[in-house]
Amino acid sequence: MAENKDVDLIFTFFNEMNIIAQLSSNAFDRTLPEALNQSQFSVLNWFFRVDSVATPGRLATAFMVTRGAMTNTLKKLHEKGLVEIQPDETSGRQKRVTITKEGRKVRNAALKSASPLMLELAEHFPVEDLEKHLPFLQAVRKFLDESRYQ
Amino acid sequence: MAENKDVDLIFTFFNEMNIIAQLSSNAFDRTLPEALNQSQFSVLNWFFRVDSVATPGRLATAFMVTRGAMTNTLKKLHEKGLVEIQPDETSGRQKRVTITKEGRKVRNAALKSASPLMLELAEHFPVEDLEKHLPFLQAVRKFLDESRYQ
DNA sequence: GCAATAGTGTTTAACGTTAAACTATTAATA
DNA sequence: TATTAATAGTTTAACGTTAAACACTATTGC
Repeated sequence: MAENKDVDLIFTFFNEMNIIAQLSSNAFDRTLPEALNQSQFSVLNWFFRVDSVATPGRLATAFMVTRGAMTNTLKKLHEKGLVEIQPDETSGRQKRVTITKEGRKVRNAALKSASPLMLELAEHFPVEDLEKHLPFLQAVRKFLDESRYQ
Repeated sequence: MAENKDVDLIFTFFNEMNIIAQLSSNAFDRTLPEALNQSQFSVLNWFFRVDSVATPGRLATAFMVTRGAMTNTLKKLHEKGLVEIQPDETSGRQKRVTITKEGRKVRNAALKSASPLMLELAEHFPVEDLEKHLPFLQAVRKFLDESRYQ
């Protein structure tokens, strides 16, 4: 049976996560060029990390946002010419999203402008430390992901 | 000098934080009673954890939101009779915020309805594990807090 | 084949947030 | 003491998000 202090500890733990997420997001946001917010960067980056083509729904799932939110993000990216959105020839209800040449350029530039932050973080938190704690974090994430509370 | 893979690891680490923060916030949100969102609960809980009286500005700082956001949160809590907001007799530009009896009740009820989630988490993630990783997280938080990137 | 069901993407209203402009009050300083 | 600065809280517009309603397309089961 969990004690009161255990519950306190869990609160503290997740609170710490929340604060770190908020601070690091803000920090990263500030490094991004004017015309790009974090959601938009993440989508551009996805095309480097994961696949060269996507549907809006797949991206929404990947980033755990509603399809409506992804519609909005993709519209912004498309207006700036950073992604291409085409009808899918094999399915009338899906669309086919790809990154453009300009999109690749902008993503690379964004990564570059974020590198001072990355370097500073890498200096203060050695790879070994991160590697030590990462598995536990991934386990927590996995549990939340799979639990009925997700 | 940080390598490319180091930067990747940092990305992964903070990404994991973000996802955990998002999932755990959503999970906790779902346990809250209709009439209370997470910001509002956090303010009520603050009066149990930290102090029995506050100014709006102190709360805004504590939760790292703008004063405008805190104005909004306190307005909602006040409309529901969960906090009292009075002029400060010693300073005309500050206000004095306290939790009401009803506010205490609602906070306790919210905590109670969240306890199944807490218990389940406590079962899956033993206290010792959390205690093992917490100091590192706190160090990361402290760095972000103090760095110019905050 | 047809109707019912499920899946995909968009639109809308509502919400909480930020940044900036604003009002009012207090503190600093010349 | 009068003027200027800084501080506290509120208001406003804009933004990104969610949830729900919607339109369209594909699949399933009879």
